[in-house]
Amino acid sequence: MPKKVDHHARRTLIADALMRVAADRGLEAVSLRHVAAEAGVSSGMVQHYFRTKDEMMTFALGVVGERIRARIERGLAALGEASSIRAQVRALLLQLLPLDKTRWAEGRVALAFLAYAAGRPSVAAKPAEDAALMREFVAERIRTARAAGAPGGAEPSQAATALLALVDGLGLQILSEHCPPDLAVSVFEDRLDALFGRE
Amino acid sequence: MPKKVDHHARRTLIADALMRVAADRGLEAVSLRHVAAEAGVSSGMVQHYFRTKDEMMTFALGVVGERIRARIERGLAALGEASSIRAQVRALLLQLLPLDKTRWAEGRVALAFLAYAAGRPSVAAKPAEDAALMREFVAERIRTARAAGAPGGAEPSQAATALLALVDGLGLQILSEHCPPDLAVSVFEDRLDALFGRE
DNA sequence: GCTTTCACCATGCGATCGCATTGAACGCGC
DNA sequence: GCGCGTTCAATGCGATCGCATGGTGAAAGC
Repeated sequence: MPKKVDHHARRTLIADALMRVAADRGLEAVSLRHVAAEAGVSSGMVQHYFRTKDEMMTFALGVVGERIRARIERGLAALGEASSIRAQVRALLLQLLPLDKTRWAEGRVALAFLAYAAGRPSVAAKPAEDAALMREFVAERIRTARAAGAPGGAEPSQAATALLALVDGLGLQILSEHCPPDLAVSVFEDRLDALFGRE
Repeated sequence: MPKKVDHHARRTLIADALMRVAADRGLEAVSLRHVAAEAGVSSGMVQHYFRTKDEMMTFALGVVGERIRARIERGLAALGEASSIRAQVRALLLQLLPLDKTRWAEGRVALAFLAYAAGRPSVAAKPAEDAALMREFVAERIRTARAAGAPGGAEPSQAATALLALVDGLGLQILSEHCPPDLAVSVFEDRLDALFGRE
C-alpha cells in the first residue's frame, strides 16, 4: 500500500473547517470550496474524502455529537465516585448549555444542523437515538432519587422529558440572545432543586 | 395612477409560497425561482415585490410572527372574559406548540429562520422583541397569581423565562420527533399546575 | 390622444454550486 | 526498478444562483 494517511484524522480536519464556516457564516455558506479554503486544502482533496456534500455534512454532524458525548463523559468523570445524583444530572445537562465560546459556536452549528436534518430522516436518526439515551439516563436517575426520598411529582420519564426540554429551550434562548447565560443556569438549578432537593 | 394592486397581499402571497417551500424542502431550497414557481408567478414578479432575497426572507419571517400573534390573540379572545390566569397563560403558550399540521409546518419554518437569523442581528431584532413582550406578559400573570395566593417559587420573571424555555424546548422536541405531542402537552400542563395550581 | 406611471415579464450576465474526470506525485510490494 | 494503487491537485461541465436590464401592456392624468 502506498502513502499511509490517517483517513479519520483528515476527515475530522475537514469537518472542523466545516464547523468553523457554519458557525460564523451560517450553514448556507458551507460549500465544498469554502470548506476546502477554510481547511487550507484543495477542493479536490475534500472530494477525495467525502464523495458527496451530504456525506460531509453527515460526518460533521457526527463529530459534533461525538464531541458533546465526550465532554459529558469528561464532566461526569471529573465528578468523582461518590457524587450525588443531582450533581451527576447537573454535570450532564450543563454540558448541553452553550455557556462558553466553544459551546456557543457548537450550539450554533447544532442549531443549523437541526434545521438541516429536518426532513432528512436518515441524518436525524443518530441524534434522535442519542437524545433517547440521554432521556433514559435522566429518567433512571430520577427514579433512584425518588426511591431515596426525593420529592415526587410527575412520572420519572415525563419529568426527564420536561428537564431535557427545559435545557433545550434554555440553550435556544441563550443562542438567540433572549436570555443571559447566568440567568439560564439559575433557572436550570431551580428546576434541579425541585427535582432532587437543594444541596 | 395606473393599475391598482394590493401590494401587501401580493407580498403575502409570495411569502406563503416561500413558507411552503421552506417547510417541505428546507430553507436552502428557497430561491427566487423556486418560490416564484411555487406561487405560480414569474420570477420577475417576485423581484418586483422584493428587491433582494433578504428582503423577501425578512418579510416572510415577519408574516410568521404576525400569524402567531394573531393566533394567540384569537385564542385569548375565545376564552371569554372571566377566565382564570392559568387558562390565559395556557391559551397563549399552547399556540406556540406545533400541535397540528399548520403549526407544525410553521414551526419548521420558524426553526429554519432561527438558524438563518443567527448572525443577522437586524433580522433577529423583531422576534427578540416579541419574545421579550411575551415573557413580560407571562411574568405579569405570575405576579398577579402569586398575589392571589398561588404557590411561590422563583422570582416571577425568572419563572416566566423558565416556562417560555420549556415551551420552546417542547416545541423543538416535537419538531424533531423526539416526543409525541400529547406527552409535550401533559408535561406543559404539569408545569402550569405547579405555577398556578390545578384546576 | 399622448404622456406618464406602475405592474409585470423575458433574458442574460457573472458567480458559484456540486461533482465528474484526468493525471501527476508518491510510497509500497514484487 | 517497475508496476500499482493511493493521494491529491487541476480543470471544466452543466446547473443554478441572485440580480440587473430593457422591454411590453395597461390604466390614470392632462
